[in-house]
Amino acid sequence: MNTTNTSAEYIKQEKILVAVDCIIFGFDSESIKLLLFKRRVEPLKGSLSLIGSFIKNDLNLNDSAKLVLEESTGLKDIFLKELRTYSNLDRDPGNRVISVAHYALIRINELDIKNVEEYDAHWFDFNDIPNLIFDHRQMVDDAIHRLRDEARREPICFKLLPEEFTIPQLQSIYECFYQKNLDSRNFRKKILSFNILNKTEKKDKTASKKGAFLYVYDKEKFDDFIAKGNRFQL
Amino acid sequence: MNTTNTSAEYIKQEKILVAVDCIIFGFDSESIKLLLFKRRVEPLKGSLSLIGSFIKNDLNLNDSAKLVLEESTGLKDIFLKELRTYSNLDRDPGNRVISVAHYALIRINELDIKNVEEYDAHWFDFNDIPNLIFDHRQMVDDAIHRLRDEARREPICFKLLPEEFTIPQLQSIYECFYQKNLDSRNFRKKILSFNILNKTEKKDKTASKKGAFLYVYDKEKFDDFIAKGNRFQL
DNA sequence: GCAAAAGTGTTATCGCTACACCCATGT
DNA sequence: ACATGGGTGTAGCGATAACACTTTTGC
Repeated sequence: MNTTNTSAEYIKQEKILVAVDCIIFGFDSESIKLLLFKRRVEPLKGSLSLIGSFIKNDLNLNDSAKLVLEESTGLKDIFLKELRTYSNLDRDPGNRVISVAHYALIRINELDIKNVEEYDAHWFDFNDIPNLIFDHRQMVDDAIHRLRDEARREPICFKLLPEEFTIPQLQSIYECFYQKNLDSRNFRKKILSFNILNKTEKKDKTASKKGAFLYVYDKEKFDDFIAKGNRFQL
Repeated sequence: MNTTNTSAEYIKQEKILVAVDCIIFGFDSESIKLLLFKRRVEPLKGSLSLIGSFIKNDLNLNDSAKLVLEESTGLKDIFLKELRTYSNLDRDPGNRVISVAHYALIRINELDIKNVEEYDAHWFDFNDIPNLIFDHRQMVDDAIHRLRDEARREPICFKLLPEEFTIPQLQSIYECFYQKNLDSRNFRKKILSFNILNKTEKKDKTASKKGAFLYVYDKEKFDDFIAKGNRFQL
């Protein structure tokens, strides 16, 4: 920062409350879901909202968001990215609070159900979001938009699936995002052509009698793919 | 936000200094440039840095950044977007300050030179950035990366050119971003195929004896283009 | 008249789209 | 035996990439 402020003015600056809010996405083989929480403090106790917290004095924003996620889901090492800031003067009816929204992708199957209950958390279809407090609806809309965009050109959908997943499962995430059916031959051909998945010998039979082969995402192969000048694009 | 904090804890939260910093891009027909400022307050007086300021009590982050831009360049209605937050505990040697970086695209030809001098501002080639204070170098790198990405799929390069510009000028911006020469026949064909430019009868003769026709970006046509399901991709 | 940039078309290749049937298995 | 989802190949089309020469004009 470089400014017309003198050093003396440094201390005159008004300090502000800073919070993080997390938009948590999951996928349950039917649809993209969002984890929302029943608020247990006033104001607006009982309303639905994103999970969040004021930032800690000894943590940066990303780590603060990570902490929120760990507490509310019981999960570590979650895919987490900053979305954007929300800083309108009237966004919180009480104090002036600016919030930095983060979005997270979790594997629903790894979610600790005890934590979720303790926090009064519930999954909602991302196409059917209920009313939320403050500007949380805006955050959700922005996050969905961002995610849809990012899924097209970054290999992030794997973060929503178990380590081992089938091609049809993967396809169905993309079908959710794009809201249209994809041709399974073309989809399979495309994703496999990138050479970033390892096929296992195992099959998943939860979705069909025949069973579908399980694959694992290989980050090394992906880095190779990019290093060769290719672009991930679905 | 929704948290384990009780209402009582609301007021116990530590408040924080919040700033905005601006990465200002320009294009001078040779190269992408960055506007950097000689710092006039301690600490690190005399060092180069981005322009920034603490946020105003009565403005949100975006408006605070806009104000910084107006003051330092004399320009209004600048293309301005949030990049991301920077919140490491040790990023400012004095107080704890979090900064929200914004990037801006301006038309160098519209820049008010008086303002620039008053602020001790200088243009630097984006491939040859000098040392900057704090984490400003990181901000610059992140902004360049973002801009390169965004230029590929959003029609933002026009914000770096005069209202009326030539196809070769436009091409040369992309050549800067991608660091490689493009085939002029293919480039022209592609950009014109989008049907988002209006050709004028005027010619620009600053770059050649023959002169090149001037074009104007047409936002309506672009919206049309998108509405028809197309994607801008260069 | 020459140097320097603007402007223009065609061909070959590659990638994408569209499309239909057999396979494996649990019930 | 049948219902259900998994898995495979090809042909046509459209988009991209590679390529060289003519035009205009200031000097």
